[in-house]
Amino acid sequence: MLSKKCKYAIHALVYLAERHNQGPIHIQEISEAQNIPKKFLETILLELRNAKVLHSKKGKGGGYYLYQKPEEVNLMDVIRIMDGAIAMLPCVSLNYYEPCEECVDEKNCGIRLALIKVRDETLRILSGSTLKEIMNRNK
Amino acid sequence: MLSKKCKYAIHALVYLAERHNQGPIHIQEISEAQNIPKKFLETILLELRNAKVLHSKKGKGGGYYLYQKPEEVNLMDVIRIMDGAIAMLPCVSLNYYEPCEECVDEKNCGIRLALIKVRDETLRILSGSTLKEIMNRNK
DNA sequence: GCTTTAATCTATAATTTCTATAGACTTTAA
DNA sequence: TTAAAGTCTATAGAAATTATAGATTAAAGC
Repeated sequence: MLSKKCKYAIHALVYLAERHNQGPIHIQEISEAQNIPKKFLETILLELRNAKVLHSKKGKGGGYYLYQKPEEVNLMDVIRIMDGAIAMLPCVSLNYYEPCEECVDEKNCGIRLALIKVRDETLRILSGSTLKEIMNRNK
Repeated sequence: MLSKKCKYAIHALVYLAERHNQGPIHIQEISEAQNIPKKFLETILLELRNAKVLHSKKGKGGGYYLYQKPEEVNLMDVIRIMDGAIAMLPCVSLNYYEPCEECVDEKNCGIRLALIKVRDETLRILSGSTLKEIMNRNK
């Protein structure tokens, strides 16, 4: 399951994608429009900014906006930034790999081989799911 | 990520699958062989029993054994029993469905449509991953 | 420069979930 | 009758998630 934080992040990003090239949008507006606690949203947007998904501008007329085009931001990246590994086990993760303590022969672990298939299919679909696509489907 | 509980469950089940038709295996043995805290394993096996994945026999010479053949038990079922929903959002889950509070038009939610694809592929792979398959690959 | 607006940073509180354990009880075999 | 083993209820401990508070910094516009 995605965390609430990640879900909030996706909603905020889609909101910003829908307002791409309309200048900085401030937190307050996103918070109210998407019903996300403002303080919590702050930390979320900050993380997305540090991950170079968003840019920000301080002061009057400031706010957040997409760093890249909506078609260049996908769910795989966003989920990884917010929730970490996408794989079902650490030993299967590409970006957050960790070996299992008990594992004797990782290469021939039957559980692992099944979950690698799941990971690959999941990444394929999520990396193809961009903000633009999501936006266009929202009718 | 799968919970530790779920991971323990899978390991215990594979262990029992490898000893299918050898009579009841007691908790202590599984616990030691797979390095799972015994008391924690008790609750896990009990859940699997209540879900009709395992059978048990009390008293001397008792223990746990598979209810079905190793080729009839798959990871989809086990993960659902242990961790609940497999989908990435409740509104996408087949077995643990819940609507999103903020969602206006679920049918046309772009996020949801992407995650439905992930769910379907994940279920396809996990339901095809049986204890027998895992066992045979462990070499 | 001063004021206002809005993001940034650090800290921590509150809540929930996950992991693990304790102990009394029940069933069965020998 | 005794020992072995699962069953049940309760709860403790740890970790992660969700959320908030308050002080600070930066920019815009007068």
